[in-house]
Amino acid sequence: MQEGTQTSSGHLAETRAGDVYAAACPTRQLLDRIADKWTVLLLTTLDGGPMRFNALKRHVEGVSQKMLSQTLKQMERDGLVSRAVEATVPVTVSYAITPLGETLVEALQSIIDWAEIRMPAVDAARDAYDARDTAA
Amino acid sequence: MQEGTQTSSGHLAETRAGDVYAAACPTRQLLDRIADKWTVLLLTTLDGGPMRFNALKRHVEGVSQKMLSQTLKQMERDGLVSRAVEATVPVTVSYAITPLGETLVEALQSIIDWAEIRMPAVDAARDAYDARDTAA
DNA sequence: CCGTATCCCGACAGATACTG
DNA sequence: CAGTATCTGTCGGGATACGG
Repeated sequence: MQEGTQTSSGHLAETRAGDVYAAACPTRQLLDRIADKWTVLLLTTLDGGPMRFNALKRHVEGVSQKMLSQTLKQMERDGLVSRAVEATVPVTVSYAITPLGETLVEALQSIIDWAEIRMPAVDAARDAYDARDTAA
Repeated sequence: MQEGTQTSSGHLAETRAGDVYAAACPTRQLLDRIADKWTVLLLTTLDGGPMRFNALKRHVEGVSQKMLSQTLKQMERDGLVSRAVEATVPVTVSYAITPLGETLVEALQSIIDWAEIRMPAVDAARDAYDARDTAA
């Protein structure tokens, strides 16, 4: 997704804590995080065990080196994954999910389940909507 | 969730069923949807009861007419909200969450809970990371 | 009041090339 | 192998103005 950010406008000055509809609420922050296309994919991948940079790149198809590196760094900063460097001749780096990251995967599971169960309903709704639209 | 996803639908057949890391998995689609900054906010707002266009605009601070209209339309298409037009002289339109939408809010709740409980840990991790970074 | 259409900017993803 | 640097196109999304 594209994150708009109000940059120059600066009209989100007031940050009412506890109000989800204010921009600075923790929920909003988390949403921005998992909104990231790759974070969830990477996290669930690592939930299956540690993996090295290029292995991740191969596993999560479509991710560019840039995004992989960038996302991984962010996730490490957030304490969701850990980075282990092994000083071999060609440097070996592997990433692993942290306990904190695991709790997130667990929480994520409910919406993944939702997707599997309800997506057909969404598809149906979509088809109905489009049919109605076309007919008119 | 490494495997076994994509048991449902069968609607996007040609794209490597069962591979979450392929772009067309329902989970991916859902992620793209809730990745949208406004969908979750709107949905949780409507979970508190039906609301009219401008009321929503006022409630979800920072949303532009364009994004509001656009997001609402998409949500309606997906069957998450319903749109009711009342033919008064100045047209009156109100939006309400659907049963399907409510199931999503419910699923969403677990990550909202996660955010509230774990965000402090994430902040701490972030501070630690930044401190380490600055020190080095 | 409820939108839609248009313009425009800048954030972000992707490709490519280079380094330790 | 594991990244970083840069350059570029795309597109989300805000502001504005107009139609129903």
